[in-house]
Amino acid sequence: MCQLFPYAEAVTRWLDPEQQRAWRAYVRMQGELNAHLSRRMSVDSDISMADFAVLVQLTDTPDERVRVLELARSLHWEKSRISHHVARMEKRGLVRRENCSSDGRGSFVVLTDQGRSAIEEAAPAHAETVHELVFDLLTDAEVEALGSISEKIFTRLTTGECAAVVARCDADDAMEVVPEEGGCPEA
Amino acid sequence: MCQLFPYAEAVTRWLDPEQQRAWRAYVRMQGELNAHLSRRMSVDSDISMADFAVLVQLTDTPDERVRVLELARSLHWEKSRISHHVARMEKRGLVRRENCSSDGRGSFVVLTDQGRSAIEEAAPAHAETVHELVFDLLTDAEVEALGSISEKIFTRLTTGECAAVVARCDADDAMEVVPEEGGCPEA
DNA sequence: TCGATTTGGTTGAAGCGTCACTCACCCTGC
DNA sequence: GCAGGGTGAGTGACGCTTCAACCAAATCGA
Repeated sequence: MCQLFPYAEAVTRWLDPEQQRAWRAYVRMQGELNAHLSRRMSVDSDISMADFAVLVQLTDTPDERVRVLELARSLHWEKSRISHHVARMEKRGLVRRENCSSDGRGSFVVLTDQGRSAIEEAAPAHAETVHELVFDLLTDAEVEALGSISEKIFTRLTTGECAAVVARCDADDAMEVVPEEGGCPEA
Repeated sequence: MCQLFPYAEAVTRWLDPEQQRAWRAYVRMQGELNAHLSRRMSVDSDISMADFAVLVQLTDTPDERVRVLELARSLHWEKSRISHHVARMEKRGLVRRENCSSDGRGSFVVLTDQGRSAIEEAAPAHAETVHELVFDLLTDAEVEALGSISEKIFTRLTTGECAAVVARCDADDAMEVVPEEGGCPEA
């Protein structure tokens, strides 16, 4: 019923040359950019991109404390990842756990002074890095294009049948929150 | 000489609102897209994105064998990563190592039959996924924009002082080779 | 009210990536 | 020749991520 070529999908939709070019460029760029951002972050400060993401969430909250699951949802992380990561950050003194009085199962992640000074030290350098590696190179039109392309794809990935594919904490309200990277943490 | 605020860099260049929007969108999209691609790849076939990348390199070579360091360079991976990864792939029968007769230090990674059928099975589904998640959503102009934006950033990252920051195998001729992802592995 | 299910969160094991180190081999100058 | 340095490759340890299993508190249904 299905020989080796062609495959089950009667006809395979390969990428055409322009798509190939764009896709290869994107894949390489994205890998490289991630590597550079992580490297710069851990050179300039003493935290990782993941630490930074968690700390941003905390500093964005008025009383600098967030429920674990809420953290998972806004970062689009699995809850076990949050749990492990917070455990490691706690060991390094960047955050602290606290029980939730209104829900016996729940717990809060709370920013410590050390955590606050860590992100205050890291954020400006990170913003500068993002400028150097990305925005200094792009025209206004390209920035706009990057944003709208990314939004299109992101929306596709987080709505409809796609959303269910990934076993993360169902990121219900995802589009709302998530200030995430690159933002000035306060002020 | 340097108070806590402002930092050493006299004035921090934060991102302006449009940049913020674009950057957050990009970061979220990229994370989500990676997750979905990996997931789909390991659901549809029995290999990971990393396996796929290695196998593509091998199938792109006439005699389906590549020197380890060459593999590292074209994938922009650290050589220890290649070494570990090839060891795991070898354990699963996807590739095989062979000594290099002309250089006693060197060794080849060779595609096995099992490896070839693994990528032949995976490639069409992967191409289809890339269409579904990316290209079906974009106009021709956006595809072009994605490509040129990515190329600009990638070039920035792999030339000049930036290139040295990352401790990969100095990807000298990087821009040449690297057929990488999404390509139809043969034919 | 009591059992069943859902929800918030943790844990342990296993795969992956990086770092620092090592080893073997090659090449050059002397 | 051979000492020194460079290069191709592997290794072990450690941190990160995922997966599956688990636990306890909360909620739902009858």
